[in-house]
Amino acid sequence: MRYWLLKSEPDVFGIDNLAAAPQRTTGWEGVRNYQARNMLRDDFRQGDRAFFYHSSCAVPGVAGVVEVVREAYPDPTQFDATSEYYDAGSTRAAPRWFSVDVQLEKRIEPVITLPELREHAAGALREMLILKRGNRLSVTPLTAAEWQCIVALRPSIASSRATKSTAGSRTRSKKT
DNA sequence: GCCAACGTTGGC
DNA sequence: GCCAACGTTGGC
Repeated sequence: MRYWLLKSEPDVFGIDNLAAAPQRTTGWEGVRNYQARNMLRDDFRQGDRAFFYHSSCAVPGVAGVVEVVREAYPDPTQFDATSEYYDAGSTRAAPRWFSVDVQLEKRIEPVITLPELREHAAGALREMLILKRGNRLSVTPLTAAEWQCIVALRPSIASSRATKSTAGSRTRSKKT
C-alpha cells in the first residue's frame, strides 16, 4: 500500500464537500498535469491512502485522510465541452486524463497546518515534496515514514479505524 | 495583490 | 531541440 497527498482548493472542493458527498466519495477530477496524471493512472491502487490537503486558502494544511476506492478510469470532465476541464484534444479511444475515486476516512481537526508541517522540515519531513520550494504538483507520493510522522501529529487519526498491519509493506519513493 | 517557481507553448 | 515568453500555482 502506498501513501499520497492530494491537493485541492477548498473554495472549489474542500473536505466539507467530500464529507457531504454520497458515500463520502468523489472522483478526483481535473488533474491536468502529466506527472500527476501518471501517478494517478499507474501507481494508485485500491486501498492506498492519501491526505486531503487544502491549498490556496486561509489555512493551508492537511484536512483529512482518504482511501482510494477505485483505481484509474478516464476523467469524464475531459469529454465535457461545458467543463472547465474539457480537453478537445482527448478522445474516448485514447483518453489523456485519468481520475481515481477516493472516500473520506477521517477528518483531521484541527487541520494540520503548513507551519506545523514545517516544524518537521529539518527532520522526518525533510524530503516531503510539498514543503519544498516551488513544488506545485497536486499529487505527490509520501513515504511510510512521512505518513507516520504526520499521523502522529493528531492522535485522533489513529483511532479512526482498526489498524491494518503494515508490517512488510514498503513504500517506494518515486522520482518526480 | 505580489512574486517566485514551475510547466507549457511556440517560434526558430 | 533550444529557449524565451507566457500562464498558473500557491504561500504570504
